[in-house]
Amino acid sequence: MTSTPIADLWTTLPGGAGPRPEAAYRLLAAAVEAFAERGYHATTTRDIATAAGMSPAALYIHYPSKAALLAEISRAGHAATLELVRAAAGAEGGPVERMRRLVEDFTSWHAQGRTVGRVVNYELHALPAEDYAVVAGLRLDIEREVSGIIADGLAAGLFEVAEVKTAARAVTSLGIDVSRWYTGRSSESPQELGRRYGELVLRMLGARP
Amino acid sequence: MTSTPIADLWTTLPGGAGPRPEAAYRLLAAAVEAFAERGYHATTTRDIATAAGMSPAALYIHYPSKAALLAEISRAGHAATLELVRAAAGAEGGPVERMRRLVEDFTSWHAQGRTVGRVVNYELHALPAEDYAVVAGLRLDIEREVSGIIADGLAAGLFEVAEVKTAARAVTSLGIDVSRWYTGRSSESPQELGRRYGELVLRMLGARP
DNA sequence: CAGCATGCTAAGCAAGCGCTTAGTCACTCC
DNA sequence: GGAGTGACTAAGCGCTTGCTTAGCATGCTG
Repeated sequence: MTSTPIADLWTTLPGGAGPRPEAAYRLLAAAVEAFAERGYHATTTRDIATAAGMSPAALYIHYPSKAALLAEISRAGHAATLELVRAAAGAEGGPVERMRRLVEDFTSWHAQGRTVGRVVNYELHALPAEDYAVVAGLRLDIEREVSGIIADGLAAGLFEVAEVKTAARAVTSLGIDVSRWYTGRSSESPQELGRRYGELVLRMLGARP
Repeated sequence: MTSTPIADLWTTLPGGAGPRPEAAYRLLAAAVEAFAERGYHATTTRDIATAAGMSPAALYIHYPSKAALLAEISRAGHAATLELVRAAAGAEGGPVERMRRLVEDFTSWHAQGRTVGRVVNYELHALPAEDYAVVAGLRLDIEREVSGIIADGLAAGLFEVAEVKTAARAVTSLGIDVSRWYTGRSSESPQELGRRYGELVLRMLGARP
């Protein structure tokens, strides 16, 4: 795993512009937990501020609105996921090895970071239009990386699928949905689940052993 | 498709207790659309009543609360899905044929009824506790039917998977997630998507041709 | 025909919402 | 030491929320 660990996701400002103030970090972390558990609209600014140990008004010193908090979470979450996907797609090795690593990392990421994953994947509709546009671009990039590996594998005669787009959709779909159903109480560790999903996906793609 | 067509999902009362009054039907249909598009908490009772062509107060003549509307949608949606799954699992033919039909029907159902599917799968947390318990039971039943076919296939030496539970989770997961990403503008029809997913899943399960 | 149930609307209530305002405190700088 | 600054709070504003109340037509029943 060369990608950003989940715990470090919010500690630095976008673009590597130094560390994030601790109070802003606490607000972001509290917002992730609350949005994941209750959903964006069911979460109040008082919930977030209280969980971060502040009065409601203090939130607005660090973020201009509740929606800005969601946008920052969504942007950082998607950027980290894209980074993880690019690391796997650009690694050494053939399409089979790269796809295995992608599915393993993508799956265990969505299991381990299921709270972030829920916000990132299921609260998109609550984003302001311009923030949504940015995130939609990142999602498209992710889908393209997956399609790229499948196309490579097809060209090399290592995969066998009727349609690249549907196959790529199925691969990302399996990983994303993990953040819906996975709980810490699940019997499998994120890594073990990733390994199993890697096996299933490679067979789904008709990978030659 | 022997299961309840989506258009008929709300026209009769639970337990076949006669037809549902037309006004109550209109409220349910409006609630499904609104919950699917904006989410439960972002939808107001005024939204629903207005879309159904009534004043806000009229809603409470037919349903005791906004949550009762969600519960009815969720219950009926899950019951119909279970019916569909049972029809496939109990059909004639071997595990391969039954699994193919299950995935085809399950997938095209979640594509065609994507609005219902979104409410049913992504608004569970908003259900009152007792309604949630009922629905959780139905979801368990669905998972069990899928696991049953996989176990049958394993016993007959027709499938090859390391773990039944993970494989079953992957099968239902693929279908459920369709309601998240599928749009009417998608290039594939629900039936065509079902066929493609059927192929992918059978290969994922290591089905012998 | 009176009496009453049914299905609805207009008006509005109490509570909670996102966000603002005014002011306090600790700290830095000259 | 006085002025300025940044992080924060107490209080609350305007608005919207889920839901209630009171009343009004309509149509059925004896």
